[in-house]
Amino acid sequence: MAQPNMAQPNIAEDDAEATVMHADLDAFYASVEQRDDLSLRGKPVIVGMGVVLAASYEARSHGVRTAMNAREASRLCPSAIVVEPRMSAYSQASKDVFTIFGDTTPSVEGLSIDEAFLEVGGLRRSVGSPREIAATLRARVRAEVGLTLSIGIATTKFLAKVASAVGKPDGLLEVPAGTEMDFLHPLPVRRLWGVGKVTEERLHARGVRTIGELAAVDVPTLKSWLGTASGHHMHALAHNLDPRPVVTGERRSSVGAQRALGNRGRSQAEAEVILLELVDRVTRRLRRGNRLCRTVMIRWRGHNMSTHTMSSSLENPTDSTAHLLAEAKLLLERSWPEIHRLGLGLLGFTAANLSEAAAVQMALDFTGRNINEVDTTIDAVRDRFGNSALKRGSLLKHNPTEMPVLPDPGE
DNA sequence: TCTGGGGTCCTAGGACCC
DNA sequence: TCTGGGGTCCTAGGACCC
Repeated sequence: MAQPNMAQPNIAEDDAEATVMHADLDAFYASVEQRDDLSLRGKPVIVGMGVVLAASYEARSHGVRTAMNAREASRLCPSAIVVEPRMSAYSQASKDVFTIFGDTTPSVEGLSIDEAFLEVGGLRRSVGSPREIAATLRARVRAEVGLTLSIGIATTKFLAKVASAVGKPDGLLEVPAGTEMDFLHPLPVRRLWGVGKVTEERLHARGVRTIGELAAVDVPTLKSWLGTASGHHMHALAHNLDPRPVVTGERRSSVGAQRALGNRGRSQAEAEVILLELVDRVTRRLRRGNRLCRTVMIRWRGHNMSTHTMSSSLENPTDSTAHLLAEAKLLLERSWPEIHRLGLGLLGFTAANLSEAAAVQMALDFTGRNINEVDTTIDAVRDRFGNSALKRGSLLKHNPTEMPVLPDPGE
């Protein structure tokens, strides 16, 4: 049994100031529905027909939760109004809100469709304190987009996220520098970003229920419970040690699509048709984003809900539907005996190991030059497109004179 | 109406390289 | 009999997030 240790970690608090903001739209999809349909206001609303994608706070008060299946949800809240999701409306609302974020500070890091980190240090003199900026932001989002926004302000990203969650709904919660541990340590471990059901159970089994109790466990012990990386990570977070800055302009590292298929049997031919649709959706997005992929992965779920993946890497990055479909079909074929045994309840396709098409093209432009220049090329490409523009182990390992020509993106 | 759709990061073993 | 030691990449699976 871990005993709480009240000793505070030795962190420099003199120059620390709470300038990281985490902004999070409340019950996002459900709120957009209530905004657009007056008859839904003040009523329990569930978005999603098969599974709950979002629930209004009125529905949540009956115990309805995200990811719950629809039958369970309507049992808990029979009066709930169930609506079909309107993704384009949500994506427009998200854009509108992110525009306001961008007006506020250049340092915006989007986390998902409905939340972002904003760094507002350095704006004190010209605009105001973080708390003032947050109040303005909330008022603008309410007036201009018609949605409520909760904001947490703290010295680190992690703590700002915890603060916005604690402040919800429609809240503004600042954790002033120096008071972090007072705020954090009484909270249950589940509040930590990265502690889900499994980790929570593991910690509970060891008698650790609050973040303060977790903070008192030494690192080697924590590592033995949770693994090396998680052990370190959780120890750091419990002491509010989170050096990650707010970063802008990060590109996602994989793109995927999937479809649930229900419980009836599917032939391999049917599965291939579904695969074509998935690959097509993904490659369109790749081309629109000017990205190439080197690793393809299929994911499937059996009727017993077990999930499986199979992946393979191509010689050269591509966004070609034909090439990626051919590779995906091979994976499907290799998996088929197992799929046949367990049934096919869901099929997904993911393109990973993404590169910037322009960066790959720039590297290819050196085809035929002296191989000694390749290093210089890589440096130049990285300077221009950033570190992750070209994946290690991609075509630059090959002799440039043997590099194939990229497929025509306009096929 | 049995169970969505999109992601991230980590682990661990094996292949392979120098 | 000895069978290093460090590194990257690939692949499959799992926990977690919204």
